[in-house]
Amino acid sequence: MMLEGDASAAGAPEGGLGPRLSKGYEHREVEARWSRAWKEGGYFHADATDRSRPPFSIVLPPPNVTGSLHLGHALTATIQDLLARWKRMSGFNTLWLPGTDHAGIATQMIVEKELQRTEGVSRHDLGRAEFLKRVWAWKEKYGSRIAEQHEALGASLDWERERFTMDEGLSRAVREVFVRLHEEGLVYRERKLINWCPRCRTALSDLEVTRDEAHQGELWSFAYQLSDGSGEIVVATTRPETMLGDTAVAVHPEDERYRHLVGKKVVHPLIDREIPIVADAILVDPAFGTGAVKVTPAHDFNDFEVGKRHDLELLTVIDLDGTMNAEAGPVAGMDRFEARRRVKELIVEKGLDRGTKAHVLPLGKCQRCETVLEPLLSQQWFVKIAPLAGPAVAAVQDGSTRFIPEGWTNTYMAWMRDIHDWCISRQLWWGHQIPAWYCADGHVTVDRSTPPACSTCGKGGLRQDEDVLDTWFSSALWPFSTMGWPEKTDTLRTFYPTSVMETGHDIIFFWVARMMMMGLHFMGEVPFRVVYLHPMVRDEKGQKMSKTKGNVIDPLVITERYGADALRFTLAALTAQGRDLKLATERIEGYRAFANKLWNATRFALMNLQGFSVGDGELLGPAAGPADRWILARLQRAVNETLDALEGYRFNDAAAAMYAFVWHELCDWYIELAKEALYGDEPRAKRAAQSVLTH
RNA sequence: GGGCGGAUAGCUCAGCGGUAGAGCAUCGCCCUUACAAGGCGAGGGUCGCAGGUUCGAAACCUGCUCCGCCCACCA
Repeated sequence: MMLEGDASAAGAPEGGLGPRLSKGYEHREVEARWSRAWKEGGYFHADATDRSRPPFSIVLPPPNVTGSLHLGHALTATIQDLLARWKRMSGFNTLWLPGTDHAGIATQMIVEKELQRTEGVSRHDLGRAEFLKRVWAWKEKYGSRIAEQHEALGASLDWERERFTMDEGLSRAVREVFVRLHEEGLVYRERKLINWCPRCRTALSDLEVTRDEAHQGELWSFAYQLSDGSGEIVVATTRPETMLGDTAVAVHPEDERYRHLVGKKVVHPLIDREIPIVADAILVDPAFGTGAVKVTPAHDFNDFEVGKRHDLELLTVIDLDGTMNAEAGPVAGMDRFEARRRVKELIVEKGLDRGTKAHVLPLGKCQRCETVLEPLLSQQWFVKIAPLAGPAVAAVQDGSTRFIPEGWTNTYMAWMRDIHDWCISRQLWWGHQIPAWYCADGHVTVDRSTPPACSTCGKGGLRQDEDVLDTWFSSALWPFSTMGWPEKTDTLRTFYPTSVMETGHDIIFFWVARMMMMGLHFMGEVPFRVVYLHPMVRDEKGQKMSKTKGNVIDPLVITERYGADALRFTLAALTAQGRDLKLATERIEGYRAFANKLWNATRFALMNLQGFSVGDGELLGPAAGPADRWILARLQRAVNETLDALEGYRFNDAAAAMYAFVWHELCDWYIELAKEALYGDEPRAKRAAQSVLTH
């Protein structure tokens, strides 16, 4: 870790007393000095043309430009820095590439909020071009903080290669990928049911939906009268407001209660419309509710499928802003939740209420703003994912990419095998605008740069698609887009595939899986050999840190108080495989003491090296005593243990091995024993001890 | 409904088949020339519960109880 460099270089004795070390380890002064020295020296720049040494490469998972680093980032930086320094010192041509992510929706929302607060204007007031100018300005202002924070953490990144997901090169890579996938039929545009956030006003992918189990809802039973007057059928629903969009009632084909009704029609309770009763074995569970289900193909994913099977009409009754539209008859114009209450009242008034019971229903919420999502029919861009997932599964199966801890392999496999098409368009302004243009006749032209005319009809006056791509679309290209793709660069030749992808297990699907698919598809080779998934950093109570909970710890507050070494050593020491990490400040204090201990051991050594020069001391000369031999043997053992642990990604074991050696063997025993020789009259014994200390 | 992880000293955690460990906290004694962010020493655990395998189990197997997480279209 940083200390090794500090100690040796701070006092390299050239036949005399080195610079005097302070009595205690002053982390603020020392860490700042070294950070500066590293930067000025440019020691961490990787030479892509150097093929004489084996390569080792890591791309830093790009933090969002939206803000400052949290402890998860500190852990990432610590582990990656540890790997990078270890490999660099072991003779590898090492690249550790930094960068940041534009984080589409998150950044846009922050800037919008900021504009509202400071200038009282919305993005629509400013217009797209002006708004984007503001976001860029914001990015310039805050994006650099990420780099400063990494420097404060002692990260040995190659800053000359820093990238941003929306810089020119990466934007070009994004367009290239989009166009190629479109040419291959793997990107398509279609009107279908998607997850819509009425507050963010954008479509989302399945992954951006969080399930809220705790929601206490109610299951209502409503009677639908048969149009021939022969009775009624009772359906159960948790979402009464969508009944305005009902285009069928479904029952199970084997259900004796309803079999005779299949094919008949019912009168819609609130609107002058007749809808059919259909039999559907997939949708309907006869044991649930009443065994009869209302079908709303335009507002429910299951119902959408039923609609396809039975060729039902798609009737949209909820608008993009979450209010009921004109089709919604008696509740038109109402907010969807208000409409729910009103529908119930109307049903009761008409005497069609057949009971209510409490029911826990899972709610799909927007990951970003917690708003209850609405499944809506919408025209969006999608990635056809199955053809990409196949090779990504195979590559893990055959060991081309290995997960550590390996338990995550199953998680990855399970998701990949049951993967759905990826909705990639977002109704935002901040991001990569989709490279698709439309002519007046509605033909689509997809191209790398603005086309002069429609590729179908040749008309000019094209208008570019206003939507942008999902942030993760560009992230998926990160391992090769940052290295210059689609150009064939030396960097790609030397450093792709990367050696290790080190990130949190919470983004296996969002990021790791997608990098696998894109890497394999466009580079013909996995993006990384190993995926090391680090644990989540939680607070001392074991809760996930989040801004809303207010329990986020700023790593810089810790480095300021205890030092980056203490924080880094703590994080490494607590990073055991397969277990989340609860950060207790007592541990950090303990490792700060360790940093101090190591500092003072070094100080002791320097104070006792007068008159001794490195060159002329032969290790373990004739005067070497048992203590000298012992400590060197122990050192060797500690080094081996540490290296073994690092090879196996057991960072806690590596930390423990170093800690035990330095404190309990070197300091507690050897230094105490060596005092006898150092302070004694026997010069040869003294020399022996001195040579051991320099070692 | 599936899947995964955890339950070991007051606290945070290692250990994962061979006499219970670390750090912090607690208590006692030491401010003698590397370090009081220190030294020496002490106390403290029937290793979640119940069975089983074994000469031997905290560790392996089975079941259970609590926590936590992920995935899933039960209206």
